[in-house]
Amino acid sequence: MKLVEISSPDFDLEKTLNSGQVFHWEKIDNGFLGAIGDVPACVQQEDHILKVHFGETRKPTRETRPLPRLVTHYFALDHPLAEICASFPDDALMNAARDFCRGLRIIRQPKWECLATFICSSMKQVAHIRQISAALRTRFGERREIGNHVVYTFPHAQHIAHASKTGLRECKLGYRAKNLCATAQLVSSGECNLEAWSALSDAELRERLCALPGVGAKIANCVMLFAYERLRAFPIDVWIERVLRQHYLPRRKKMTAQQLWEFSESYFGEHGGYAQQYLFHHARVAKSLISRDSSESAKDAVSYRSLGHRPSKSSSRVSKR
DNA sequence: CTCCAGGGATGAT
DNA sequence: ATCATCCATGGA
Repeated sequence: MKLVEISSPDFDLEKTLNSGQVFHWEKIDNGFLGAIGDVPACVQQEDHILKVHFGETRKPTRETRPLPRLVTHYFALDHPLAEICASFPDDALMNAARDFCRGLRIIRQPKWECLATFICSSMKQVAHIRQISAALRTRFGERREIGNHVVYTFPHAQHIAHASKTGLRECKLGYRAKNLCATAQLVSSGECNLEAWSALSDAELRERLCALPGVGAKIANCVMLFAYERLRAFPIDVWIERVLRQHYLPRRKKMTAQQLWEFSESYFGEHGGYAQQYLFHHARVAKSLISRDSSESAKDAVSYRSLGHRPSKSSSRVSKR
């Protein structure tokens, strides 16, 4: 078992793994047990040092990077976090979220693993998504040993594409089984080349993702943010929608989902996805600080009009966005 | 436009 | 212990 130690200033492992962007890491005593792609790993953080124990990889492995590079890349330790946080808008809630989420990074997940997991996430809460992820891994993934623990890699698209319906159903997927299977077939057949999509513009990538079964606007934005490094992508789930409507736009009760998204795109800027993740984690974990009663937060709200914005007239064309 | 699907965790009573 | 609520997509 190999051990890698990496300096990780400005990084909070626990917040990063528990902020709803990744669902397979399990807490064990001092660290987290899981896998980076196909490589089993146990990660613990002591102050500014990240200690990663690696289990056996099966040979030949698809992973070619040196192990320290693999860790740095996966946890995005190269993201300029200070600059990213400095680019957030300056308002009371954003500042509170930035302080609360210090060290939280948007990690770089394998594309298929991320896409498949978020297809399974629709209409589910974090605890459920974790169960589904674990079930898919133990049933269809490959078993790996690490120390005296066992982890399972995420099943490749080909494996899911050929899985039986009952097998998938037993993973608690419900109606999502059909979508996951259909998307797995598109991916494994080569009809949809997730790696090649890296070259697409944000708009084109979003369009391609939304064309996949089980992928709508929210999930497409999650995959863009967590697997394609599109740090501007701004997923709007119920938590973020509540934050937007209650805190940022309390006077504009009639805004459509499309208008909320357009506001967020312009207001939160080039690292909007990071801002979203900070607001999301802050809202979920420190929810007592956020009033459920919209009237109380009105004084802190940002005026949409002050940004020089008008509701878009061209917003009537696309349904999946 | 509305309604519905499937289901375990979570929180309220 | 029972009950309501949470959740995003797509099809009727």
